[in-house]
Amino acid sequence: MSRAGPDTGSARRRHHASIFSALGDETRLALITVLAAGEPRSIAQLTGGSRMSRQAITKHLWVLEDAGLVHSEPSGRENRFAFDPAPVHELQEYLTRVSAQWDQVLARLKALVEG
Amino acid sequence: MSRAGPDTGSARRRHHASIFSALGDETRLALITVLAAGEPRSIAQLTGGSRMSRQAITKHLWVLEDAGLVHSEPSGRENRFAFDPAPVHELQEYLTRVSAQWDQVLARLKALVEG
DNA sequence: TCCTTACGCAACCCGTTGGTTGCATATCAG
DNA sequence: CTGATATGCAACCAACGGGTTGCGTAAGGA
Repeated sequence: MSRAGPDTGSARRRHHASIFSALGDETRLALITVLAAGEPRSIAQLTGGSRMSRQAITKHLWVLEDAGLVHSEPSGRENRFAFDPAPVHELQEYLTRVSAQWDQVLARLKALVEG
Repeated sequence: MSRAGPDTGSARRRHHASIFSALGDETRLALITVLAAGEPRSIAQLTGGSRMSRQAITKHLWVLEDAGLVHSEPSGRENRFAFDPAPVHELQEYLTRVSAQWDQVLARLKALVEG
């Protein structure tokens, strides 16, 4: 699960697809929603209220962390996770760009039809 | 691959997660980019230039169609696929809402610290 | 110190996915 | 009509993903 290297190139290129697929899971989407709405939370806290095992939640958090949507701050014996908004803004911009392209296409077609 | 029912509830609720995961694949992301930037294209057209088999591309297009990001218009012996912008706007709004929540959190924390 | 809590690691299970190939069918061109 | 083109369908396969369980260990509290 890529728990390996310290991610040397800290400002490495992040693929949009990986961020999308990180959000493409109901559980992770719920986790993001919780973390974006509240303060940093420990794994145990995030597991409570879920019917899933702690390990399952932990794996999801790692996926979110690998996607850069979240970061962890170890504190004593617990590990608190906090939301990281940068990739979200990036996605927002990407989606804006895509729909803008589509608007241009529509405009071209309209101009073509109206001759 | 859910090629079954005529999707009775045509305006059915679509989960964000499914749209995200539809975009969470490099190939599908590329297809969306092409379709959002140009006119509707047939499967053969979309397959040309790719090293993948036609069937692979076809399956990806069906996934995109199930997610509502694309729709197909059969025309003669070919099947043209066109971009569908609605879900993209929906995602945009969702991301905006999430980051807005986070901004509120930051504001609360700031107020708390500055007492 | 002793017990409990919060983790990380590893192995394992099984359904889903991404991809391929082969074949049948409908449409278009000559 | 005949051949080529554009698809759809089905079977099959390897790899990945989401989940679970068991175990070892570090940090806190009584």
